[in-house]
Amino acid sequence: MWHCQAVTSANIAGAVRQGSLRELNLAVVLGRIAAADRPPSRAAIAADTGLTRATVSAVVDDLIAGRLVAEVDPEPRTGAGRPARGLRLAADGPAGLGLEINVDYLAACVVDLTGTVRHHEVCRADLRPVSPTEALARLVELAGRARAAADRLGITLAGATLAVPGLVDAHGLVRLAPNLGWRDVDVPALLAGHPPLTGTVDGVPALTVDNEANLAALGELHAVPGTSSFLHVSGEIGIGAGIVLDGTLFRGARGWSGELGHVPVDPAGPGCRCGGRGCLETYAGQEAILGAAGLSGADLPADTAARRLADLAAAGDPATRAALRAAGTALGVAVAGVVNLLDLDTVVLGGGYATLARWLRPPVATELTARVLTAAWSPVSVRAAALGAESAVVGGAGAVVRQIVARPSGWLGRRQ
Amino acid sequence: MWHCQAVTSANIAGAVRQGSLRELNLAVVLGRIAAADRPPSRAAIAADTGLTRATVSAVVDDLIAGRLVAEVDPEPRTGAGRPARGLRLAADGPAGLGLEINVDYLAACVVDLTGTVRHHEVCRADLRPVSPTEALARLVELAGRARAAADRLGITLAGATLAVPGLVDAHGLVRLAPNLGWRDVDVPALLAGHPPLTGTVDGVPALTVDNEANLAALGELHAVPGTSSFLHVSGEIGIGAGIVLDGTLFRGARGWSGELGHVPVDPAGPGCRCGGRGCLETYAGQEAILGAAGLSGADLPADTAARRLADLAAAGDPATRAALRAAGTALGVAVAGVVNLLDLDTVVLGGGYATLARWLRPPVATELTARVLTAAWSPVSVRAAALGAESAVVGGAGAVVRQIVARPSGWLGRRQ
DNA sequence: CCCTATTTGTTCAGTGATTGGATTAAAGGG
DNA sequence: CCCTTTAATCCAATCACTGAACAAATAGGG
Repeated sequence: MWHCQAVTSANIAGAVRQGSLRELNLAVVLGRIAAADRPPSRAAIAADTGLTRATVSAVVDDLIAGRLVAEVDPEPRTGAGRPARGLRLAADGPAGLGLEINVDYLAACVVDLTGTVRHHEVCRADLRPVSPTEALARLVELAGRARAAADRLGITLAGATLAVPGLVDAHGLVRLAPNLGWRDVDVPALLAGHPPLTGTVDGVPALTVDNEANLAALGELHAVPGTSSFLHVSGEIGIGAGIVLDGTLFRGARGWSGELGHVPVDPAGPGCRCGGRGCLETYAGQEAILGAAGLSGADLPADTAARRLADLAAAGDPATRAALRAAGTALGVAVAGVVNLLDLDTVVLGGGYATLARWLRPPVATELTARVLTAAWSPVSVRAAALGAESAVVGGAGAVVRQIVARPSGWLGRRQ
Repeated sequence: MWHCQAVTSANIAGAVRQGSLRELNLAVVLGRIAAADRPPSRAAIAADTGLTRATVSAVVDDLIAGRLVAEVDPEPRTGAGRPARGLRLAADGPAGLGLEINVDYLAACVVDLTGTVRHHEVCRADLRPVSPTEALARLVELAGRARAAADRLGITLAGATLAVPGLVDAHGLVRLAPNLGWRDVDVPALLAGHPPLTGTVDGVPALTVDNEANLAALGELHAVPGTSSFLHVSGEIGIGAGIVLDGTLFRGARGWSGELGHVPVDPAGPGCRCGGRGCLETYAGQEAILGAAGLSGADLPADTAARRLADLAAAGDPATRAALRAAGTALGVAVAGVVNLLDLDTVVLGGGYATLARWLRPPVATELTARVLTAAWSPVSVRAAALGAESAVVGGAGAVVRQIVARPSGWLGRRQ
């Protein structure tokens, strides 16, 4: 967990001022506490990091004063010596608010510093016929209830992340969300007037908007310790991918990476709405699978569609099984290219694919074994997303708290 | 957005000791001097970085004492005030030795801190029938001459990088170099006994072995300022790719990224030696192009093959032109997938493709325009490699000096 | 020609954070 | 009960940056 241990200093290429020293060590020590599987002692952190025990004590004092870290009773331990006081992330410290707008549901959740989901609410509704303004109004309601829940739990929300199924630019403008029918929707502007989600708090925007597939990948990274590099494939109506490398989400030059749906699978294949031919989406997108299975699912909500297919496949429907096998093969071909190019060792099937993983996994794995160069001496593992459809909300909320863990000085210096 | 952007720091997860402050500021100041287009003054650096002039002066003194930076006469400047003394990278400081073993040549070059190539030697010979031991023996000769040249020029070699057309692991073991016929060749072990290329100097290995496509991409990054994110496609017998993002080479989870040649282009296409079907290599690899052009080029040295094709195409040979158009289309299809996935804005045609760029560029650009989602509002540029076939050697030598610029403390603390 | 404004680079006391050693705290073992 | 062991803290010393004052070098104006 908490692989995002990169030290994000205030000024990347900028100068390293005197205070940066403490700033960096706060991050280092907090990072160790977060990464440890059992509450470490100050002495253990000192031995681990190479810092002096004196320094670690001073740093930890700051962290405790800022409610980021709490002391726990010493573990029963064998051997002589004064027992250590364990350190762990505080459960009553800052928490993150995750929000999601998708085609057929709205969701909100609160995740605390330890990564625990403290509140979770999903509101099913077909959002396609609804205007962005109306959708965001409903979202604000959900966010209000989440905030009330956080108040009752005695935790403070430090920020919020909104997951959207589309291309988002650096300012929170949703350039294009085809399946929602959104185009150039300026979310921050539409939310002006809803204080908790507006403006900046100590220089950090109160709400960040991000692509759903990216956040889902972060959620998986968070939820499954051990894998720090993987490709998270999110199969909905479109097919998005989140690429995580060494615990860092890879966003591309302009932040629009992950368009796996339009990787060509067969240059002579059927035309795609993107203008190309034979894109993966025309083989393994939701509509393609539904069509091949003999269902005309244009009017089905996305989540329902995946479940319907899973039910039919489980019942042994041959057309559905064939459709899933074909989709899995196409997916495997496309993913094999990515794995060859990026040298990944794990592929996670998420979104709607998580529901269908039982039938998609075999053909995907077959193609990977056949096509990946390094598969012979280091096989590629394929698994379903652990969080399933909740990856994106939880990942968004988790991103907020992980940001704090990565740069605690921002939170500590907040109310000077 | 931009939550988890990686940060380049000397010690990512490590503790920040007291000396790290100076260590980091040495890197910051030297980085500014290296990045500036005209020699900046101490005062300009201070204003730029936010450091005090006093601090910058102290740091610069260290850099000058370590022969990394030199003062130059002030530029003729208008306006009042004491004239500034300009700072630039020292040309007589440490330099990098680049070495390359390829199918039909050996090469060595010396690049100084400023990025200038101070020595360059290419030795053409078909290396396929030669044993690894013999090939490395010849390489040592070349390296010796390069070292002698460096001595004459009064510069010290700080390290060496060897470019190899194959998969290399972290210890310099060449796992597989199919076109050389190498398999599990332990380069450092075979070079034991040749002092300048053996062992470690101050903890840094004297020789690093890396993939040719990776180093070529680094060379291009170095040579063409302005593009910091691109895909460098290196077309030889195999097709390798170097991915550069924000000025950083992307190596993949285990360092074996870039196998573009086995990205599937048509799942029903001809079988490939990798075991898959319809890999890019079977359409745009050198042998495929030669075959389509009606040449049986199995015995042609790689470089010669590209030149022969270029000559025939220039002469108007229709079969060759059609072959190149088909290869370019396949290349465009594969690259479009990569660009969609990683959100890149520049594609560089390198290696043998550099020679053929005039004919490959149009079909590649056509496919990209048709298939890349974001092409409509931000076109992808396609260009030939600036360094052509020398990218890899120069890139390897450049990697050595850039390593010093990125972490000058290693060089400064070398002979304490 | 001299004087002033202006910009550059250096010197020096001051401060913040880490260091290393000594000290106190809290157990277990003989 | 004393000694050993490990944990955490205290304190003087050190290192690097800060801020301000100062010296150096030049252009421009009277």
